[in-house]
Amino acid sequence: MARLPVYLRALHVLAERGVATVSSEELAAAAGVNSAKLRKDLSHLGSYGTRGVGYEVEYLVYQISRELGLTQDWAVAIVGLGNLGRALAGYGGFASRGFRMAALLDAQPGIVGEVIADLTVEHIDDLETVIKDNGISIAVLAVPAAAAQPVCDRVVASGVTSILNFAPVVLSVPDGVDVRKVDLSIELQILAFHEQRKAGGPSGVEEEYLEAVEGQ
Amino acid sequence: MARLPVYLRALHVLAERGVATVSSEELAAAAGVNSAKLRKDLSHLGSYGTRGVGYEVEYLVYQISRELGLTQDWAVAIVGLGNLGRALAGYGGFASRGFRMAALLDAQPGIVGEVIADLTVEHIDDLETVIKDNGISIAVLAVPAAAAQPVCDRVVASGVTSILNFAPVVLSVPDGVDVRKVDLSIELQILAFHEQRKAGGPSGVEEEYLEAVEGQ
DNA sequence: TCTTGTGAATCAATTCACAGCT
DNA sequence: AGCTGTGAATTGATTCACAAGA
Repeated sequence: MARLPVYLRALHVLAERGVATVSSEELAAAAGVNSAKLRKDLSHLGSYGTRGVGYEVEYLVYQISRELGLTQDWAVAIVGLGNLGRALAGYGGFASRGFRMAALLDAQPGIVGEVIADLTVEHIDDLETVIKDNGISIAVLAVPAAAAQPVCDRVVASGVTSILNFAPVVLSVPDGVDVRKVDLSIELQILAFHEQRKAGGPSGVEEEYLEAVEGQ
Repeated sequence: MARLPVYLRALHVLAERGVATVSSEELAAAAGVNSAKLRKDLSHLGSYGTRGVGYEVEYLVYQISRELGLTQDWAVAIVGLGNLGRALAGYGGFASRGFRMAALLDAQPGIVGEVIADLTVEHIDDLETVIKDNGISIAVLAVPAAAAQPVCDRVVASGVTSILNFAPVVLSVPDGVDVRKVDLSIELQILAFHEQRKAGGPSGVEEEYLEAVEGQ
């Protein structure tokens, strides 16, 4: 379930504050969801609460971490070290529990060999070897749109089965490979849509299109 | 609808290739969705297809753009110019149709005054003035977790009603303000979850927790 | 008494399947 | 003949509301 990481974060905050026990109501508020939904989500992992009391924070942190697979260590590679790739390599959240930045790959001669966040950027020609040697199972693609599908094919052929894609392309992958997509301009477009709604919606007249076409 | 931007992107690709007309089946495949879903989504904006033929690419691009509010110009501010903020400022997709990077804001003396992507970074103390003077309606928050809620409150008080949040925090905002969240470590955690599923799921034994607790 | 865990009810999204138009 | 637009059917997610347990 895609909400477990949000609960986990809220629980970490509570744990840091020294809170030992939390009710579904409180945790739901912290995570920004309905309390019935939260209870249903948690009950799906097993019965880890105590009626009349709530959930023990530490224990729940462990159970959710285990469910998410964060009690083991995942080796991650970033492919593409432009602005975005660099930001990702330096991003603290990645290095946090459960993930290990294991390799950086790029195609540009000027970038290969550079040291970023304690790792030397390797040439993408060596992609297959690097992925196998480092036991990498998750690849982050921060490459240009045109390169995304070919690079994707290569990482999949090398054994990667989970991909986080920042390129604005719909990747096609074989069954059994998971792709998650983060598309910054799509996020902005969705905001623009809501923004426009607030302002009264599209004007809805045909002339506008004709004008726009004329104007070219 | 959150899928319109994806259709729009696919249509732009088709338009560049000189394709004049497309069927729901083809467009759905390009966007990675079911064709009935695509038709329902599009019919929701009006009746822009021709039975027996398909959709006219150019016309559909225009209609979706209008629906999304991309026929007008949105002024965007980025708050926080660490690694991620810089990557966003330089990201081409933002500057594309419909969006104008209008201001950059940060709190650190070393960063304020720097020129990034043709804009001078301004001090966050001037946030209210900068937002009002530039008519900014969308703010991108790339600040540390602890700063996110206070900054959010200030941009909202200044009139911003759409926020793209990269900080790992659940923001609370008044009704009428839209927040979209991009959380890189949550994306990785979701991938780890699926990755673990493929590997056989969590081992499900109590001892593991006890060991983990002992080990501290 | 307080809070979980969960059947039942509701609400929304997806898919099917085909009538109707070109 | 081919493809859209859309009722109807299905599937899934969310919420309600309360019985059962601490």
